[in-house]
Amino acid sequence: MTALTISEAAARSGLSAHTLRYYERDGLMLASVDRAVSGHRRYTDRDLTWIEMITRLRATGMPIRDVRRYAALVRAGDGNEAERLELLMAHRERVEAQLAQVTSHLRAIDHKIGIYEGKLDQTA
Amino acid sequence: MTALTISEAAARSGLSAHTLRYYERDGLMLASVDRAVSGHRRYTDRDLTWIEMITRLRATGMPIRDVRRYAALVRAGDGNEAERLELLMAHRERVEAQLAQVTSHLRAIDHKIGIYEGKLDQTA
DNA sequence: GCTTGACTTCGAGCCGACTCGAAGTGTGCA
DNA sequence: TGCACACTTCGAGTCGGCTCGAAGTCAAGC
Repeated sequence: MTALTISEAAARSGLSAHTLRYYERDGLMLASVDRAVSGHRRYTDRDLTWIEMITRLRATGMPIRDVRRYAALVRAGDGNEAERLELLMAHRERVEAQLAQVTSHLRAIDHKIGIYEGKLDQTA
Repeated sequence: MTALTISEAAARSGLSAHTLRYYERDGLMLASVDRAVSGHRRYTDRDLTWIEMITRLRATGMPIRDVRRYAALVRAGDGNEAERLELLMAHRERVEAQLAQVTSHLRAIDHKIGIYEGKLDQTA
């Protein structure tokens, strides 16, 4: 339960302090982050774990509004697991389709690279 | 050498006519698209092939400015193949890194999905 | 010849996701 | 006690990539 300052949380999460505040005010956190008496934010392990989840969702292309929806479900507590599952599974499908598409485009680009390599081999 | 109107080119490429015009004015095409006497654009097979390449680069996350750089190299003609190769290979590296990252995040999300499935199995 | 709808240019608007800056308050150390 | 620097809120600014709309021209069918 080490409570981190925002800059420490930023360092650990790889996000900027600006972004952490932005995520919070945009409703992406499970609850408002704790405050020291001074009003400064104090991030708990639970916060960091959740931020990691946000990061995974964002890094796989989930829009902020969907992360917010997911956060709202988790915040609402037990009873909506089916809905959360649905959201995550729909996301997985999209990511997998996306991966397949990118991979196929990459293969075509690789083919092009092969052509340039062949050309340069001849002239070199 | 069927010369297509912009809406036909849009339909074939999957881009909007707006986007095709935008790409052209932003310097992404190899040359200005041919015009009918009326001033209307006429897309050749060569244009469509190039648009397909743009689409591959964009779909794999290459920024517009890099596509523009690549287009400029191709436009410049023979002699800069090494530079084109370098650009494409750098892009490939980034895309592969990105794919690996997304895949790993996706595995973590999958794990979460598994947990929800387990929970719902019990209660169902 | 007339109408309907596609085309043109141009600049402006929009959207998502940050990113920044101002103005003020708090903290830790010499 | 004074200093430097981290933190706060708030709204505004930025950036990339389109997306749209106005105002005007052109083409194809009746």
